Amino acid sequence: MGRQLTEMLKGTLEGIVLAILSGRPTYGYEITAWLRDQGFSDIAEGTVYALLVRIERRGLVDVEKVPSEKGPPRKVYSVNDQGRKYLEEFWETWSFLAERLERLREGGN
Amino acid sequence: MGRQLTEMLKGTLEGIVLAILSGRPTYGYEITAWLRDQGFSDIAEGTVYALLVRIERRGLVDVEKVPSEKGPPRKVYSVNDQGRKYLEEFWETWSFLAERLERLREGGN
DNA sequence: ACCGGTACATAGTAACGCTGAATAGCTGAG
DNA sequence: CTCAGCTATTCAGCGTTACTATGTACCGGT
Repeated sequence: MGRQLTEMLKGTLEGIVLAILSGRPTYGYEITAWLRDQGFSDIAEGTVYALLVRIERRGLVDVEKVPSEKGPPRKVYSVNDQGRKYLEEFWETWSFLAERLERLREGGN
Repeated sequence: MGRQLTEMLKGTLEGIVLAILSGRPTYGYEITAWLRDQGFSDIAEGTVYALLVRIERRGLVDVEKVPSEKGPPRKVYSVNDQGRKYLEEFWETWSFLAERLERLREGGN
């Protein structure tokens, strides 16, 4: 998709990752793979890891180091209470924006 | 709403403004007022003007200076062909993202 | 003369995602 | 054993975007 999607992801990618983690705890590499699977083909690896560091620093997730069968140990992230609260706010904000955009698309101005 | 909305607007505000303009040509001050009306209460004037300059520089809109009854002359913007094409892509990108987010919200992971 | 509403502009800042590269562990093919 | 290839994480530098804060300017009413 390109430039437009890149800009739209600012602010939403964070929510997307938190939503994934709220489903089940997982780690960066798998998140990246999942995103590519869903069609976010040009999301860079580095982007996801940077995001994970950020939400960890903000105290939205807990981390546990888990050895991997193949390759270096994984950092498995899970959403904590603060993260769940943040995610709830995210969905509210998203709904707010999505509603207004949908209204605009229907020519409601 | 705050920080989350600010980040989400990156990439969508441009589309919002183009969508407004595709409804009918108008000018910065009115766009700002309309946005505030729709609940985007903390969008700064400067943000809209900067955005308008940007999309003009990119050739997505045409501009016409129109004298105002009260105050300085208005710069009335209207979407041109290139802008319409860009707006179409915007809606596609938006749909792509909205679909995936909606799926995530339903716990589809 | 002054003030409030209309209207536009801009320099500086912070946040976020991308680019590109580096590091490191493990496994299987040759 | 060695090297390619997959797994897994990290980081510096960059471009784009919206916000803050401020400034300019025109007008009508008091």
